[in-house]
Amino acid sequence: MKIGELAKLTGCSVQSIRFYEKEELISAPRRSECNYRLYDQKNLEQLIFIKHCRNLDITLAEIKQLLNLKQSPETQCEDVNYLIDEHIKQINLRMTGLKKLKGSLTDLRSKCRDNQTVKNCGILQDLLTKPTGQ
Amino acid sequence: MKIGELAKLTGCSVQSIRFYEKEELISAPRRSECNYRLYDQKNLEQLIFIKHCRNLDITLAEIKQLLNLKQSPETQCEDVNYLIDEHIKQINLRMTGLKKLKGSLTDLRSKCRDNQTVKNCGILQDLLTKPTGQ
DNA sequence: TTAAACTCTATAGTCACTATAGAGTCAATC
DNA sequence: GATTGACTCTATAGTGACTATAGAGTTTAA
Ligand SMILES: [Zn+2]
Ligand SMILES: [Zn+2]
Ligand SMILES: [Zn+2]
Ligand SMILES: [Zn+2]
Repeated sequence: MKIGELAKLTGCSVQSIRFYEKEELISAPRRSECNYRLYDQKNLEQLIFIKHCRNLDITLAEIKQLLNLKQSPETQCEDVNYLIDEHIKQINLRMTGLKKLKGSLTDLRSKCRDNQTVKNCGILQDLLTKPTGQ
Repeated sequence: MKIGELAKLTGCSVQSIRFYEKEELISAPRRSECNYRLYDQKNLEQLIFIKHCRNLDITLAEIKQLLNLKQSPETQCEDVNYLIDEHIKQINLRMTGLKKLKGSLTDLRSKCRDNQTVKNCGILQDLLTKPTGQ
């Protein structure tokens, strides 16, 4: 199949498929006479794997690690488990950060409930003076 | 004061101060004989405002809007309030996304509690086959 | 006097793409 | 056979908010 069909089947954009190839996340497919990329079932599976990982916000560098691990099917999978655990930790950190941020923003927003002139807007005044709790 | 001192006082890096100047978020300061940037109290206040906004993850484009609004002290501040409201909405969206992501990742992680060989790792198998709930 | 610490400009790199330009190819319709 | 539209190719630039580096000049303290 050509790249457009692969894109439709996987939900990746055509450009990002070419990008993954350049970054060596997927192997370069064979080409047609006129240089079109031609993909087979195996290529499709590769890309689906990558797409699933990206849906989970796993970085391309991490995906490369996972693909490397898959190359050694007889080794222990502890590195896989570790990678996912670390990823979950990262997300927890980001969530904690966002919660704080939301608190600060809600606090800031409360400084101007009624419409004021810009000069008297409590939000702008706070932004000038307060170090915004963090 | 020179750029290094301004950086220390505001918590911005020297490079990002120069970057803000290039992006016209702060006005170009006067220069010393040998072309060093020299900042005064007003420059410091400008940058503190920007730093506070950045601490709240307000984008540079939004900061520009706020700075423009500050130029018209007699107008109503509804645009300020609206901007902050929208920003809070954005953060809520991101938090919802992250919660889903964490759910999917936790689910994925549970597919391999005990160490397996890579070949039998439930995580890798799931990544191949499952569309990762979203 | 010499070394460390600072400043300057300009440029490239980060991440995971998206968008564009300019050219070639293919399928279907008139 | 001609034309249209949809597709493909490569190469390059842009996104956001910086960080890092190179190579040069300046200030300050020991
Ligand atoms: Zn990760
Ligand atoms: Zn207000
Ligand atoms: Zn915003
Ligand atoms: Zn496992």
